[in-house]
Formats: sequence, C-alpha cells, structure tokens
Amino acid sequence: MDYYKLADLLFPNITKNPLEYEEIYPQRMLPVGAKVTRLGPSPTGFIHLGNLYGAFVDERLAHQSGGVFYLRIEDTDEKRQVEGAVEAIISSLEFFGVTFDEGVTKDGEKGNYAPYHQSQRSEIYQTYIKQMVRRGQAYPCFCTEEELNEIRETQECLKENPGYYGKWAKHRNLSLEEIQTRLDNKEAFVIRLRSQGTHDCEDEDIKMISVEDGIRGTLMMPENDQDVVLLKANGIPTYHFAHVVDDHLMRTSHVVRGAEWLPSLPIHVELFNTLEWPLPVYCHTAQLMKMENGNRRKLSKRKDPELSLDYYRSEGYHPKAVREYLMTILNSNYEEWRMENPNAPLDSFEFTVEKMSSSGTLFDLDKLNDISKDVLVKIPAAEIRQFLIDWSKAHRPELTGILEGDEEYLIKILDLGRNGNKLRKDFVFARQIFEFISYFYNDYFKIEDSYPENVSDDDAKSILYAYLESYDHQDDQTQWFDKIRQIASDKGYAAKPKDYKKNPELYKGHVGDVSTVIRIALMGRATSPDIWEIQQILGEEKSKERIIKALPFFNE
RNA sequence: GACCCGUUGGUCAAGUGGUCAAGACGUCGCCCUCUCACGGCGGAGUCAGGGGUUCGACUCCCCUACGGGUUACCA
Repeated sequence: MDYYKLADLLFPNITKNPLEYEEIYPQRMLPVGAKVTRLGPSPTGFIHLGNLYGAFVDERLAHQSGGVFYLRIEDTDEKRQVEGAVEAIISSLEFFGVTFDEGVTKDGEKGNYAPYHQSQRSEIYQTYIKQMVRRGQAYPCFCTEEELNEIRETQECLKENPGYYGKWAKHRNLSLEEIQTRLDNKEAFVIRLRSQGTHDCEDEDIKMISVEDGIRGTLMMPENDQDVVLLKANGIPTYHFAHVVDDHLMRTSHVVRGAEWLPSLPIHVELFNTLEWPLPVYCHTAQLMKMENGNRRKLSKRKDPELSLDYYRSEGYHPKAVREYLMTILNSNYEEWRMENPNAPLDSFEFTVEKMSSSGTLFDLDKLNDISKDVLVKIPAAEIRQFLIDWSKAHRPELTGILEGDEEYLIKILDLGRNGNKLRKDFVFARQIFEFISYFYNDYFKIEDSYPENVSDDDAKSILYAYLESYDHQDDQTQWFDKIRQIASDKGYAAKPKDYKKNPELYKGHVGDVSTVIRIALMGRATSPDIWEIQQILGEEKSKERIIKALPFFNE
C-alpha cells in the first residue's frame, strides 16, 4: 500500500509540513518548573461547581509556578453550540476570581498559540492526520452508522468487547483502489487510528501501560487497542485527537481534567507515543458528587441546576466564600493552613496536587455557609454594601433603590455587632443578608413573631407603655438596660434570669421576656442583635413610632 | 456484561506498619447571656467485610461487597 498516495488522495489540499507548526508554536520560554495549564470547556454555556473546582486547580498550578493559564474553547461538537456561551463562561469564571493569561477573552483571542477555538484549527489537525496516514498510522473508514451497529450487536452476542478494533475493524486494510472507488462515490469517511495495541486473544495477553498521575500516583491500565475515530466525517477532530494535538502545540505541561477521562487515557497515551511527543502530566481530579436517593452520583448539567454557578450568583454567595470553600475540599491541608493564617490572602497558600483527594467529594452546603460567614465577617461594611447593590441590580432590582439610598445608614446596619472583639457572624449570602436586615426598612418591616406565651396581652401592652414612657434616646447602653430591668421587676418579672431560674414560682418570667416584647415591637422578630444598638441606628423617631404602632391601645 | 477508579464517624478529611485513629462542618449538652448570633467547654459518632504477610496492620497483598465512572463520528 502506498500510504503517501493515500494521504494525498484523502487530503489533497493539505500542503503544510507538520514541522512548520513546531516552529510556529515553539517551546515556551518559562522559568524552570513553570506549569502551563488550560481550561477547555465546550461552549454549552453551562458551568457548575465542578468546573470551577477544576479551574481553580489549573489556575493555582499555573500562577503559583510562574506559568501560564489559558482558555481554549473546545467547540468540536457542532450540535452542542449555544449562543453567547463563551461570554457566559468567561464572565462566570471571572466573577469567581478565575482569570486567564492567554487564549479566548472577551475581546477576542490573545496569545502566541492562537487560534484557541478548536473549530478554527482544522488545518492543523488535518496536517497531522495526513502525516499519520502517510506513515500508516491512520486510515479512512467508510462504515455507516448501521454497519457500526451491526458490529456492536454481533460483539454483544459473542460476548466480546464492543468497539472497532482488530478483526472487527473492517476497513482497516482496504486497498487503495477500493478507497478510490468509495471516494469517487462520495462516500463519507472518518479517519481512524491504526492502533498498535494488543487484544485479548488466545495467544496474546493485553499489555499494560503505567502512567504517573499527578493526583493519583501510578496508574496501571491495559493499553489501547481501539481504532478510535480521530477525524469525524465533517473534518473536525474528536476530543481525543484535538486534545493531543492542541496540548502538544500549545505546550501544556499539566492536563487537569475530571476522572471521567480516566478510561480514555490509554487512547491519549497511544496517540502521544505515535506522534512521538512527550506526555503532559495528567491530573485526574475527583468528581464532585451529589447525594440522591441515598446514593452519590456525579454532578450533571441537566439534572442539577442548583449546582450551576448561576445559582450561587443569584443567591448572592460572595465569590471569595465559594473560592474558600472549594479550596478546603480541593486541598486537604488548606483548612489547617487557614486556621493558622486567618488573614493571609488565599493565593499565599501553597497548593499541591499531591494533597488532592482522589475519591468523590460530596457537596456540603452547611460547610459552604459556615465558611461564608467567616469570609464575610472580614469584609468591610462598605464593600459588603457594594456587593449587595451589585447583586440586587442583577437579581433583585426592586431592592436596588433601597440599598443605594442612604449609604451611611446601610453601612451602620452592616457593621452592627462587628466592631467589638466578639464579632457577630450573621451574614451568609446576599439574599439572606437582606432578609436579615430587612426590618431596618419600613417597607419590609412586619411583625413576624408573637409575644412569649408567659406574657399576657395586658402585660405586653403595659410593658410597651412603660418602655415608651421611660424612653430616652440619649441613654447609654447601661442606662437603657437598667430601665428594662426596672420595668421587668415592676411588672412581676425577674430582673435577672438567674433569679427566675432559682425561683420560677416567684415570677411571671424574666427580663428576657420583657425585652422580647420590645424586640418584637421594634424588629418584628423575637431574635435580633442588640436592641439598644439597633435603636441608635433606627433613630429616636422611628424607634418610638414602632413602639407606638405596636401598642394595641393606640390601634383600637 | 467488560474495563477503570474509589471505600476512615451524617459530611469533608488527617493518617503511608507501632497514634488513646487529628481537625473542620453538622448534631447533642453545658457555660457566657435581655433574645439570636459569636465565643468557650464537653459528649455521641469512623478505619465496608473476609482472608493472608508481619512480633504488630487504617496503613502492604488477595478475594468479596458496595459506590462511582467509561464503554459515541459528546466532551
């Protein structure tokens, strides 16, 4: 068989020598140990937490080593293109603090290894394919879908491994004449790898290959024996081929991807070997899992919209919180480091791929929320205010007016209980924050809780009346509370909770019940931060007004 | 089915032959306390099972079970 002739027959328009690409895309000039990583999303527009998880690994690996992190769009599947997806991906990642040095950006492509859209790299792929055909390493296959199905069915009956390999590879050794004829008939064809792998026949045992995975250590797997499709009938490569060519030519040093790629690793290894290129360091990350009906399963795009990044954005999780959380599940020693370095920037943590877990991790909302509290408590009120405003503009526009309205007022509210040494950690995510502080705004103030059971309506009324009588906005906190105690004992409630605990039969309740009545009148809820402080923020007028409104006496 | 990966408390997990098997979240109790938070203290709770190897196994080997993934001209 004259493979040169075959190659020209198949790709008459490809004239470049592969070596030219080696010159166009030379070895990167980077410091020793610098890592080159990439994110290669397919533009379906949907990214979930798992993608972000992987993106952080890429980002840290590159930026921690003085390397390069670039974005490549893997748009080799025409059926899955979604309008505006690339922009959505970029802005989503940007929101969560993932930035690229190179590749596809909002303003087009940037970098010396362009193009970064796989759809624009056909000539490159075909040049290498042509070379492989010339060398007899790849061949055209004209099998139709029906023929492929037939093969699979036969294999199933015979209980042999499914796939296109060995004796099942019908078109592996087609003659030049036959190929010519089929070409003349305009039959569609794909290009397949002529795999050199061994099969599990009587006299041949499958050879094993071993690969060093950055996360998982030594991996032993059977070598590939499948004549996988390299180039689809439309001239676009499959993921397998595009990955190998791109990551070689773009000089990627570390390929970070999900564990679902593990089974196709032997294909990639054979491809790199066939092309005589060095293998990148593979890092197969654990999957982020979800619990469903008592079982865990991989996060899925279709089934888990609540795990999409958009969900966290619309709830108003702070990007720093999400990042911090992901980091704790990314690197097992991160949490420990954070406790020792509570205020250090996240980037100063030394991330290592070896400290990554290789088993699937369940997403834990409780943990995210807890971490979020710690993160938010360190963010200055002015910054939180801006964050709330930005969030409302995108997700709750009806709140924007209020939030932007009185800047000083909002900042005081957000700083409530965050000045002393015992910091309140009340804030988790934007939507929750607004609910938490909503009683400060008349439009959102409403009575949500009812008075304690041991306080009669008459008592409640008289407590509020007495409170109003004694109200002096100039009182300091001690003076204020002394008056509450006074009211409590006047009405038959213990001034100190301990007294009540000792002799519950002597009292109707204790000072806590009294302040709960006041709290409900002022905030509409039985729980809130310190009443006195809240009054100082609300101001004298609003505070009194609410007490008056709560007095049934005045409502009658 | 075949192949691959995985399995330490409810969750995330330290741990690489000798530990009373860290820590965090959650949970429960107590303390602090005008409520709620915060904080402090304490409790319950784990090496999937069975065989080896070894003086000694969470750690090494084998088998079983369970979970997950892949098995496309999708990525």
